[in-house]
Amino acid sequence: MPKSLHYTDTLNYEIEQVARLLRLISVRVFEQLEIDVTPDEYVALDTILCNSSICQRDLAKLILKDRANTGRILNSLEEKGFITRFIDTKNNRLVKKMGLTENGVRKIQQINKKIEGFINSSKRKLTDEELENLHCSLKKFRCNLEEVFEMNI
Amino acid sequence: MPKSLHYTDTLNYEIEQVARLLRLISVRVFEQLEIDVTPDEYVALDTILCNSSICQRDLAKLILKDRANTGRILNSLEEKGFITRFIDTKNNRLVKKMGLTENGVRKIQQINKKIEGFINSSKRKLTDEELENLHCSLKKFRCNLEEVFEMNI
DNA sequence: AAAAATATGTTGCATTTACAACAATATTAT
DNA sequence: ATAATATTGTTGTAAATGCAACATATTTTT
Repeated sequence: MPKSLHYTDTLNYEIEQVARLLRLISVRVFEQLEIDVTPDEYVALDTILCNSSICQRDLAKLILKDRANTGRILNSLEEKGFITRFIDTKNNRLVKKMGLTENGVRKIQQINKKIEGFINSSKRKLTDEELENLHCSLKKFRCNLEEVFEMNI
Repeated sequence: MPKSLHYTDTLNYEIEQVARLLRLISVRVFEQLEIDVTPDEYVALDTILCNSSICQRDLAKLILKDRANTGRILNSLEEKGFITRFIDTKNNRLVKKMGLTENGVRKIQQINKKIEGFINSSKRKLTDEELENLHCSLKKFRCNLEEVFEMNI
């Protein structure tokens, strides 16, 4: 097994580049399919869907944005009518929580249907087993990183 | 095998999040170790090192930035004295090429030494075989994406 | 009870980034 | 030859982003 001497041969490089490609492609796919939310907004919507009564800060942790940007994403989703926000308490503290509107739920389903083809085609070259292992290894890798990294959120 | 219903359970999500973490951590590590180039500049330096007499556009393709930002990264590296730039030709066209200065070469070696510990510790939870498979699968995945995606560079 | 610390969300800002437009030059088509 | 197209690099710009600072409110410490 040859030792990687250059950054372009490293795992970190490959992860970075795949992610950058994914991001660029996502933006384009969302535009071409005329999806009127950004990929980030979609992620937020979907994360709210499967984490009901979550507050902004906890959402920020899940979507790995800081509090400021999470707030701004939610502003946009609220303006577009896909979520509503309300004050609630968590550990006796006032927090802002949010819920999907009917339009929001419909929007997620609509997007899921629209991007299904793209998601599947992007996995063409990998077997189910490879995909499973890839996913699993990435989780371990992330777990490792999170131990080193104190999130400022 | 359960079908992923939510974005936060998907491979794409995991890749995005790992990459975001890596980027955030890289910036901090570079600051803490008092490395006076940015992670992106380091990537450019290292890529120039193993691709001598490359022109800006080809470098841009390798580091997956657009031409504009590649030019700006090179401006910074030139100001800092780690590279020199010169006009050359490629296919009878005038192009800007670049080479590392002695300081640039020393800087790469210095950085490699400084970040070695971090790189190794980030892989603690994975076996060599897992790392190998992870790297290999990501390459396939990227290959797939690049077929769908026409780079505007 | 007062002070310090913590949690949560917002605002401001400097940096990064991707894209579009442009300039200059070379190649290809007509 | 002339026009159209392609290649390469730079400049301008709007959007995204991460961080620091701030405002509030609550908890913990003294």
